[in-house]
Parts: sequence; C-alpha cells; structure tokens
Amino acid sequence: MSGQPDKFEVLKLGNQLCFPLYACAKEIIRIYRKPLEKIGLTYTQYIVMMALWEFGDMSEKELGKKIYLDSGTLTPVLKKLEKACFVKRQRAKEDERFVKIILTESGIELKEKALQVPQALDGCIRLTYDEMITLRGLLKKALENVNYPENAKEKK
Amino acid sequence: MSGQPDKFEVLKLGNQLCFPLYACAKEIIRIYRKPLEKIGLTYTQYIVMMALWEFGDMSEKELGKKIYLDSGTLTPVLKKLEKACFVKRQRAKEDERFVKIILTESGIELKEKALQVPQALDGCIRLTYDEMITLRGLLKKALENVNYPENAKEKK
DNA sequence: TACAAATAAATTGTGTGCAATCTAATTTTT
DNA sequence: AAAAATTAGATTGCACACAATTTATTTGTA
Repeated sequence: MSGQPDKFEVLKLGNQLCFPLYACAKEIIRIYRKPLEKIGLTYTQYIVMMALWEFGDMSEKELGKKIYLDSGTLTPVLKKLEKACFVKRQRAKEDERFVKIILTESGIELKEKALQVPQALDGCIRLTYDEMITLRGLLKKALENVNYPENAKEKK
Repeated sequence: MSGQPDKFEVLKLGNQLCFPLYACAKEIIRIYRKPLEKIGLTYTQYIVMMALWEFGDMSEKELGKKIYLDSGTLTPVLKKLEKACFVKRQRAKEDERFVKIILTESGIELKEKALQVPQALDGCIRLTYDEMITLRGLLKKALENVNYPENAKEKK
C-alpha cells in the first residue's frame, strides 16, 4: 500500500475536467475539417455562419457574445467571409461604431450544403444517443454558468 | 403551428455537440490563464508538464500521443519549456530519431506550485460534484472512442 | 455645447494547432 | 550491402485565440 493519498492526484490529466474537454474539442474539430473544406469553410467560419443562420444578421459585437469570440479573432474571420461573399459588413447608420454582419444570398444558400457537416460525426464518436444528450446538456449548463473570476475587480 | 419539422434544426449552435464543447473548452482555458501565468506557464505548456509529471520522461512522439498534439505544435512548445529550464531535450542514443523530454529539477519543483492551478475552477463552473464526474466520464469515453474517419484509406 | 468617459471595431503581438513538406536516422527489401 | 520504405522531429504556411492597445464614434456631464 502507498502511504497517504497523493496530493498530486488532481494534476493527473484524466482527473481534470479541462484536459478531456480540450482534447475532445480538438478531436471533433479535426473530424469536421474535411467536410467543412468541401463547403469552403474553416471551423471558426462555420460557427459564425451557424450563428447567423440561426439568429439572423447582427452586429459583430452581438455575434461575438453568442460565440464567445472577441474582435481580435472575429474581425479577420469576418473579413475572410466577406471576401468569400458569404456575408457583407456594413457600418450601421444609426451608430457608426457598429458593424452589421449581413448574410448574402450565397451565404444563405450555403446553409443547405452545411447540413452534411454535422453528419460527419456519425459513427466517429461512440456514445449512445442518451449519453450524447447528457453530455451536451452538461456542457451547456457549464457554459451558461461560467463565472469568470474576479477580474471584474479590475473594471472598478 | 409551423408545418414540417425544420431540417435545419441540426445546424443550431445549441443542438450540436461541437459548439458547446469548443466554447466550454475555451472558457475554461481562459479561467486558467491567470493562475498559469503566476507559475510561468501557458495552457499548452501546462498540459505538457502534467503529462511529464504523471508519466515521467518520454519521447516527443509518446508525449504527442498522450496529449493529442503533433510535432508542429509540440516542437516549439518544448523548445520554450527548455528555454524556461523546466525540461531538457535530448536525442536518444539508441535511436537518434527520438528526442527524449526530460524534467529538470526546476520542472519537478514546479509541480508543487501547479497544485493551485486546478483550484482556479472552484466556483467558476456551477456544476454539482456528480455532474462534474459524469461530464468528465463522458468526455473521456468520447475521447477514447474517437474514430477518425476513413482517411486511413489514403494511407493505402 | 465643449470635453471627458464609454463603446465597438481594428490592430498588434504572442502562442498555439495542424496539414503538408522536409530532413535525418533506421528498418525493410531486394 | 545498396536501394527503397518508414519513421521521428523540424519547418513552413495558414488560421485562429486572446490580451492589450489604438481609433473612431457616441454618450454623459459640467
């Protein structure tokens, strides 16, 4: 028997939440790469398009809040999507600080092709349907309740 | 009532596994940033160190397999860890293709300081203990069973 | 109404993440 | 054993991801 319980147990990869989460997310993104390439999107661009398809045109700010990305990431991604003609970017007349992201015809049509993308996971993840639902539910709950620590302090 | 069930339901962010997974992983990494900075590590470097602490010295190849990173990512990260004196990199005498990653004294000592890192999550994720365990279990199961599609074909 | 504070994007700098390619060492074949 | 195939890392190129800073616009206030 090994004496006292190991205080370092918490540092084992499998005992943490963060590592399986991080690794699992990367693996799934990897699986999506090929089917996404077929419709001309990167993973991040796909997330952006899904948000626009689901919620409609909105400002970069709103978009960033929905998909947890800041302007440092979003601005260049949106410029690429604009170059690919899937969206237009337009300063709002009422308040020129806002950039409205607007789906183009081409961007709307892409939705049809994108239907095949989520299917790429079929058979790749060996979880039962119930497990999948439970997993998704827990992730959403965790996400809704992430309480970014007291950096709020700095905001005065 | 809206007529037929919407075939685009699968493209909603919340109906997918990939988005909550991706977003959740990023949020947790964000929470870790501050405490990691205190001990002088980035998130990726932290994952590397945890693998070494748990499994001991090993080759870059083995390390990469454990933490799902390829040499394109690992090589520069390991060089930085070497510059920070947490690891040494040494070509194996038996087979010069392999680079052995070896914890230094400093790297071993860091383990003690790293104990505070996982604690940063306390109170940030509002899941019950049981939910946490379930979530981690499902993620590990998913990860173990990721079946990267038939690109194996290309390998002939 | 000027001017300070606030706000949305854009920019900059650093650090991944990964496919594709290259290089050097080793193993397998002929 | 020499050539071919394999293998571990290193390199390159592209795309995020995000903190920190800057810029342009709007809002709040004296």
